[in-house]
Amino acid sequence: MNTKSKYKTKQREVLIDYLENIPEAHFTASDVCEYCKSKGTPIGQSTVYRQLERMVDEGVVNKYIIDEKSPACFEYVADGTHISGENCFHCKCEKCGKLIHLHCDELVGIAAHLEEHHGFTLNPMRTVFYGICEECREL
Amino acid sequence: MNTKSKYKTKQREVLIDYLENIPEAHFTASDVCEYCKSKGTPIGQSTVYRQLERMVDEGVVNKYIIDEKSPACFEYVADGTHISGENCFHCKCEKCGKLIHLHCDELVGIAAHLEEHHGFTLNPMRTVFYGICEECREL
DNA sequence: CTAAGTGCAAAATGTTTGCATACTT
DNA sequence: AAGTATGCAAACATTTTGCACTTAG
Repeated sequence: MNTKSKYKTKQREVLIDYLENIPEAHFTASDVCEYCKSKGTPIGQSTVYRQLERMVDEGVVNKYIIDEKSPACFEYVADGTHISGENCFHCKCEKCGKLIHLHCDELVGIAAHLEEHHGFTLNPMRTVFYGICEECREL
Repeated sequence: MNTKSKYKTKQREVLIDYLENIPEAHFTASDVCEYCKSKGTPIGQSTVYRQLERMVDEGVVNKYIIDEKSPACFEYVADGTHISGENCFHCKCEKCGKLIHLHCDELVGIAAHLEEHHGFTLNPMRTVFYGICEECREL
């Protein structure tokens, strides 16, 4: 879909700098904009979106849709570590917004089930389980 | 949030007529508009959205967010009889965009598993499995 | 008559796109 | 020089909202 990046621009550099300084956390496109501006290297949002989209294609970044009216949530996955791990799943708490990483072999079974019984090849990278996390449930 | 409907308008009637004629199916706001227009009783989209929102509050209709760029998906759940209760899941094909509506008890097990082993209360209403559907896989 | 519902068009919002300009190699 | 990337502003698409008008009770 998207060509890989070929040029090393300062915009992409600040973006990567951002990603590496807040690993594992989720962020929005405008978070990136603000950070870059505060770093003295402002980036237009089109560029942010374009770079992020490309990184999603490259598997370096994940994109989650929290709800229709909120901005999309991105997440940096250091060096494609998550891609190779087939037993990695994500749970997003609808209340506190926390993103939980699960490495659970049992969940791998659902992929197999969907495949065998429903002819559906699950993409665990893209799939997010929504619900309420332990902490929020107790409130 | 929203008061229950008090007046019986012809717009609401056509809408209900629509719902009862395509139960179990997913539909969008504009689907409703088209149907009503074709029935000779066109409804403005604001009204459709307002009525649907109310019905969601009333629990007569479910609303799903499939992805950020597609219109929201609604589903009629015949009065109290929650067809789409716990064993209803959705799969979205990343290739053709088709939404597959699954009623699978086996999948209910994952909710239980998440609950017991990970303290996570799954919201099946919100969760969408992404992947490739049978037809697209064969291409 | 009053409260509720409707419809239009305009607003809101996050994301995408067209295009001229600037930068990388 | 040639191919990419950027930035702005305009375009998009869906949903919401303001407001005057209509309708149900």
